[in-house]
Amino acid sequence: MYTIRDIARLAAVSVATVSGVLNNKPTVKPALVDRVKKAMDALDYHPDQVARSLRVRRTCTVGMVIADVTNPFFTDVIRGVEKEAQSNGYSVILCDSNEDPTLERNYLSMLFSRRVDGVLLVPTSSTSAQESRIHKRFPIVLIDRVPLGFTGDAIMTDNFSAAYDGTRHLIDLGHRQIGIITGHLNLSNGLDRLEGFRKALQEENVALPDKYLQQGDFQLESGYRCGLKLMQLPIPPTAIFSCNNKMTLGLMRALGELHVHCPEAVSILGFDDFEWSAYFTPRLTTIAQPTYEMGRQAMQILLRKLQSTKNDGLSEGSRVTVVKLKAELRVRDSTTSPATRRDMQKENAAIEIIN
Amino acid sequence: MYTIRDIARLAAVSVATVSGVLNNKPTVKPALVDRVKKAMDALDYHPDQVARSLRVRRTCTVGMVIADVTNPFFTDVIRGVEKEAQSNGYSVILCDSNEDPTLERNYLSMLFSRRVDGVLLVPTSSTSAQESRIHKRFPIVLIDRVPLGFTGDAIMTDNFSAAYDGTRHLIDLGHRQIGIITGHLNLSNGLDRLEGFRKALQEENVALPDKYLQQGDFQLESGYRCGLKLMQLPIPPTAIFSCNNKMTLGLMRALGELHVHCPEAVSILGFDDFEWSAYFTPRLTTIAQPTYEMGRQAMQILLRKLQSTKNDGLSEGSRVTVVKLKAELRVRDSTTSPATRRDMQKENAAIEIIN
DNA sequence: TTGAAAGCGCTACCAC
DNA sequence: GTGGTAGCGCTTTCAA
Repeated sequence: MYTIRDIARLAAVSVATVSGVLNNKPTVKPALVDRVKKAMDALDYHPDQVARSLRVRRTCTVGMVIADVTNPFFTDVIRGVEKEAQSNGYSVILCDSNEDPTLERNYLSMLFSRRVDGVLLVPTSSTSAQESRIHKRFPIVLIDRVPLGFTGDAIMTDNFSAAYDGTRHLIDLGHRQIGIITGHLNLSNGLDRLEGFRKALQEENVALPDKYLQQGDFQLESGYRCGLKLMQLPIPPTAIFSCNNKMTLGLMRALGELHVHCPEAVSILGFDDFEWSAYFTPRLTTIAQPTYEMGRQAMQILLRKLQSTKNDGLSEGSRVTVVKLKAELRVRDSTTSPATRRDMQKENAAIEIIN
Repeated sequence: MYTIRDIARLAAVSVATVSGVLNNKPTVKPALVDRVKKAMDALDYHPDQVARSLRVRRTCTVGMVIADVTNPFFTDVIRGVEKEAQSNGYSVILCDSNEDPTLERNYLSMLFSRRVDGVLLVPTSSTSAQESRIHKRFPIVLIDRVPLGFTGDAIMTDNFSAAYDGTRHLIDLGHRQIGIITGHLNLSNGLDRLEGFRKALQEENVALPDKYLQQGDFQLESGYRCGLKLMQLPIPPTAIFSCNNKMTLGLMRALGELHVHCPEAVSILGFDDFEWSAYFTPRLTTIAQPTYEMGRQAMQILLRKLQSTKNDGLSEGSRVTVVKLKAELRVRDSTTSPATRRDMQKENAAIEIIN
């Protein structure tokens, strides 16, 4: 492992000069630059970033704490973050909190010890992102969701509008009995989607019976459970709005087990699009979040904060950035008008008997 | 930002003592340990890992360079890696090479500069993992695949056996016209799967017409293209083995467009299982790789190397570890006997009856 | 324009 | 047991 002194010796200059060419200081004579670069090549020299970090008090590393690496929603976000980081000379340390507040807290401590310049965080429901102590450590940008009452930098989908638009789509198709499987309601994404849904219903005076509102937790299992409950009601809904991808999957399983056909017997609208959505039968109608873009912009916001923080320490005074990105409704085959479904139901019943 | 000196001053001890309690040196008197810990709590002190790293010449960080964060196969691997790293006090810097050898090379340089202790790498087809210079930098463990002729530490699925078993399943169902959509053949995973497929065919004297072998590149688009080609043949295969998840998706799209039904018209066997496999219609028969386990063990192998390397520098002498994990065939609904679909084909029907 | 030297926060050696 | 201190590889001031 060679050091800057080895290069200096080989190039017959001082360490300061080597450092100068490493940092593209324009004051170094071209002839020396050449000699130094040759020496570096000869020894396959790569300057030690950790020594550099210690000296300049900056690691060019950010931490990213997410809730589930396995969820395609987050992996798209990661890709956006990683791309943007990479092209700005930053590295990202990936941490998977698995929705566990304790793990989240531990990761945040670890990242602090590692002196990351900033953190991107998908907060768990009882997140430490609400403690002022955490914000004293490093700049933080929240992604996807914020705890209720949180004030700080964040980027997310405009969940209210997205849910509103999706629900309007169901209403416009003629549905009046619409069920919803919600997420956690103490996090903005869960709550805002429910509120957008409610708003659309109220505007058209569509009632929302208690039983049509099933509270899930964004996990597959809860989608399954809520799906069973909804479809086993005396009067099941003619359409269901499922508030994230995993729950939609659970819901589909429930439908399968109950032999309830979609969209003939019930229309399904899912939040979150993913690569495979178009390969389900029926092809899923979804609300697509701009995931990659969310990751990219999250990193940009953080970079901007780092820039402005550079000299003044953690500048409490800087303005808070909150970005809400528009989602896109992708209408495919899992939503249809409820009128057509009654006829189909009869057909299916007949077929069922024949079988 | 407090330093070890602040703690020393507050606890009225020397920095050496503080360092002692930080590193659980048993020689420090309990009374002092207490005082020091109190001081740390009071100041929310977290020791600076970058200073520590510089001193001990170890960062407790590993780099992970993968080909596509967006592919569920890799995200499961990541989760295994991250979990194992976390519980051993290691952090992982995530890099997405996007299957680009140049990016891979850049990431490897960057990781070297950051003085990561080791690297987990999913190599691109013309990977720098074959250059001895790279191996001089840090220990590397390859994941999922190795370039042809590579000798070094690696962990992957036993692709040959897995493909062999899967193909046997198709043959046992009565298929004699079996197509394959392969991956890159200059990487072990692509080649081994083809070879396992071939072996099973040869054992039963099943011919493999040239046209039944379509070479893809593990991307969705190639699965689509190859699928179209296969099913538009004068005599299309009665079963297709698709060598990874993305290509299977492309294949499904091709079938949809051609209005070819699965499994009635053609059986599909896909390599790679994923959470949604059971939600397709039909439910996909797949070969499931032990992804999480692969990540976990990859990290374990690397940790073991780090352990043995600790003192002796990069010990060229240490033995090479190559692990091949067993895959699991998950038979669902996309594969079925060809007899049921072609009543007119007497040969197959006869075979079916004999079976 | 170049070089000598101090010092970032920590560990580890050595003296007490 | 505890403390003083050199030094990890780099940047940056200051003097030449």
